[in-house]
Amino acid sequence: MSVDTESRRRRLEPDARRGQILACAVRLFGARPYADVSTTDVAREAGVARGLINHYFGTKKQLYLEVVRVMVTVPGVAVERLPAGDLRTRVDASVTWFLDVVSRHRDSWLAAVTAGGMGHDADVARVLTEAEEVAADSVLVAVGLADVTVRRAELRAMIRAYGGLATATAREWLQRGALDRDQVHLLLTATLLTIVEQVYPAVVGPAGAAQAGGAGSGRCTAIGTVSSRAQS
Amino acid sequence: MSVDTESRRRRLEPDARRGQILACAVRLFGARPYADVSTTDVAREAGVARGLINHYFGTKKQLYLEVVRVMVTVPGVAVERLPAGDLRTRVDASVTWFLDVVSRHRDSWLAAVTAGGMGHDADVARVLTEAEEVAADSVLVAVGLADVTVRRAELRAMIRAYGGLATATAREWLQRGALDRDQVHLLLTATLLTIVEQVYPAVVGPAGAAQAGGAGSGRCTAIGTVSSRAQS
DNA sequence: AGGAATTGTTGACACGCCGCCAACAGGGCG
DNA sequence: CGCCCTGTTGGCGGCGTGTCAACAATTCCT
Repeated sequence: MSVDTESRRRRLEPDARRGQILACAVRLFGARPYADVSTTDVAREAGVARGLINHYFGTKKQLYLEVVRVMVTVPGVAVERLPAGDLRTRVDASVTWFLDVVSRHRDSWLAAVTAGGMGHDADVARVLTEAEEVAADSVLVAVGLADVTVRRAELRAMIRAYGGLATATAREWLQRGALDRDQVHLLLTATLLTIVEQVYPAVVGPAGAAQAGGAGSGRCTAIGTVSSRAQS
Repeated sequence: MSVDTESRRRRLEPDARRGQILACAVRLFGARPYADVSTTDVAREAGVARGLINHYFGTKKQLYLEVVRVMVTVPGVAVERLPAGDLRTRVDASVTWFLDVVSRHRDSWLAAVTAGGMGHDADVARVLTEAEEVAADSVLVAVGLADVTVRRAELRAMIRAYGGLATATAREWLQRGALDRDQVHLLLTATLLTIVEQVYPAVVGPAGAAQAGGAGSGRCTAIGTVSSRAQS
């Protein structure tokens, strides 16, 4: 355990060093609350002078922002090839995919969703919101409603809200163990079907037409359409 | 704006002083993230020496704990008298009640749910969990499933998860304005009905019996029963 | 190869915040 | 009035954070 097992002062390329520090920060912030992690801790973990953290990330809060961004971005690898079938089939596949991803990245995912953010910081909220947006889009293409334009804003809002249910339900499974995977699957499938088959049509239907129906009062016949779009 | 508009050093009873400081802390922590609020700020806001905060609350984190407790407790005033009718009627009334409460305490409620907690602190998580528990119980009695014992743990878990949906949906309404009240009402009513009428029966049904069905394999006939229990 | 230029990296300084504690003073009691 | 009880204060020591000039590991040039 001599001092210079690795030369005590090695020069790395900016990206490499930045990435190394960020990785350590992710580990620490994922295990302890914001205020309990000092930049000194991060520096020690990375075997680096504390000042270097400020050099690369500016302030502690900016570092935390990067950490949150990484945490919420990792799980969203990409929407795998999704089967073409009727709505029920696609919803089922989507939920299965979600549960796979969530259980695979279990630890980091739990850390991410639990890290709602140190109180409510505007920037953190922005990052989280963007992540929700991406997640909602994934669900839309997976279910085959990506090209719907009728009440798109409301539809997306409902899907975002559904994301809240998915998160809470998955936590009941992975964190509490109060539900098993099959039960979670059943719950998420049934509720998503309800939203898409009942709630959304009702919103776009007669009630919606009386409120602001301008672009089109067409029924939601597009629900059966499977989007051929892939995700970046 | 003279210094001694109020005698600069007034003696209050412990409860009064504690309450005053706590109120100021709630206001400040409700407006800015944890790390951005110093005990000095709270002290200045309360017109009090900083040391007094430590005297009453011990540490800054303990003060924050109290703040979170207040925030999540305020909205849960009590479950009003709920009408006895069929399931759909009671669900409808419950959702209406929820939306009333949420829109009434709008600001404090938003602050509370957004304040997920500074990262993930164990104690903060405990307070939040207890609040979820209480909320879930409220829903159970309101819907008339308070006395169900069959798969009680799973049922409660599903209701807790539904709380995540309710929160997210209400935020889409109050914070984003992406949904209006009627749409939120529709969504929450339909999903809760789905969970109670479809998901829960399916869980307690044949699939459940094969897993651990011991106490009773009886169907969910208790769903129609209205609980006569009131809440504290 | 040797020296200069480049730039990743360090250590220390100043400032602010937090927890603690001895001293101070408001208000009731004999 | 003077005493005691206790709410309240102010300052001390320690720690965490942001900044900056100096340092040294590589690279490039001659």
